[in-house]
Amino acid sequence: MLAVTDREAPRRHLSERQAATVDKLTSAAVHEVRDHGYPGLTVRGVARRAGVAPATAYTFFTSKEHLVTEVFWRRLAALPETRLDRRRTVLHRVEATLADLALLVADEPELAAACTFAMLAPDPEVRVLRDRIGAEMRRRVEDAVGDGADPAVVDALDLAMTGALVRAGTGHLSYAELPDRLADLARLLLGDRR
Amino acid sequence: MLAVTDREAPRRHLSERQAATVDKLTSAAVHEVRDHGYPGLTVRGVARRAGVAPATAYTFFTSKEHLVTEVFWRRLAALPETRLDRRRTVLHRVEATLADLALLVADEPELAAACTFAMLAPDPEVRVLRDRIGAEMRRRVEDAVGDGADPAVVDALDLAMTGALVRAGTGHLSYAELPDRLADLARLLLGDRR
DNA sequence: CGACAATCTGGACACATGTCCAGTACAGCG
DNA sequence: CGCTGTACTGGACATGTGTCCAGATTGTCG
Repeated sequence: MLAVTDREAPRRHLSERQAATVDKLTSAAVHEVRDHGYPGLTVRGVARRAGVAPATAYTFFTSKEHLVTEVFWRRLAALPETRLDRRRTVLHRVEATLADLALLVADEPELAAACTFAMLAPDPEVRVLRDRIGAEMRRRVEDAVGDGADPAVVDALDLAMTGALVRAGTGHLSYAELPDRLADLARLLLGDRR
Repeated sequence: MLAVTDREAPRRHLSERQAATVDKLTSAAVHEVRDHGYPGLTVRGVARRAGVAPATAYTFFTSKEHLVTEVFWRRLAALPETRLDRRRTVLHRVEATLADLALLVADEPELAAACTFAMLAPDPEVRVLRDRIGAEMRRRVEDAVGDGADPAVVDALDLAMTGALVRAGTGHLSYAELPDRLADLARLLLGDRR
């Protein structure tokens, strides 16, 4: 798990004071989405809620997509590493890992939809985060599969995971059924391998 | 394959004249994306290019996302049914189908990225199209797998297909490698089943 | 032809976006 | 304590968004 103390900057290196501002902004964003939905989310609204001038918000985030993507990244970074019991099957570990990832934003559908959309924005800042998020997810899946990993299997799990999150984020699938769906998938891909 | 003569309306039933206007708009949108990229795409710009007043464009499309999603839907609807040779293996048919779907917008990366993003927009009009697109893709996959289809396999292929399109649309994967990636995936899922 | 209905126009509206910059507040240091 | 630099402010700017509607244009049919 990535340490929260990383104080990783959305755009550059941050002082303590700036980090606090960014925290206020990301958490205000979450509340704004909860209250007004994603379409009702505006950078200025978030700034107001965070008690900060709009220009300040734009100092750290280029767009609301960037802001929301940062929220998702923070949640992922804060998600505890899945406990991987090496005595149990690969399948079991993969199931657990995928379920953890799938449920990251499951409790807030509005937020989930927002993240799903925002993360795909054609904005360079968003792209950086998107890549980072993708890499982190893949790392976790690789970890779960373990050393003997068939790269094709990891690729497949990775693609399916992306697909699953998108489907859930757009309402095709409910988050509640995601873990089962992903477990089925993992079973098919991993066969009955140890 | 859905007949082009369906004259299916983006919003309601269209007269011939309106259908012509919509055609002008969708094709203008493609050219605008080509020339100015997705961020440079504006509804008013598209309207200008189509030789139509902005208000007219808004009569048919609620947003640029709606417009771009319609472009994708039209391409999908116009994509000839994959020739499914029943004498060959399921795997072979699935590979061919997935490859066809994957390459829908492959020749224009800007457009592909635009569609990927636009299709996920939290706009009711877009949602309708998204559902339709999802259903059509699934139908094609089901057709390829054939009657003895294990629903879990179809689900898995469907999720992975979504994931693959997203990854390609965001530049994580190149469209060139998509068919191979999907073929690997299909092989894993279908095993060596007939 | 002439009239009616469907369609498109043009421009105004209120609001959001993202950028910019001169000016203010404030923390930390000598 | 006063200086200095960093961080934030407030408001203006140009542009885009989506909606509205009175009026012009077009096609169709009696």
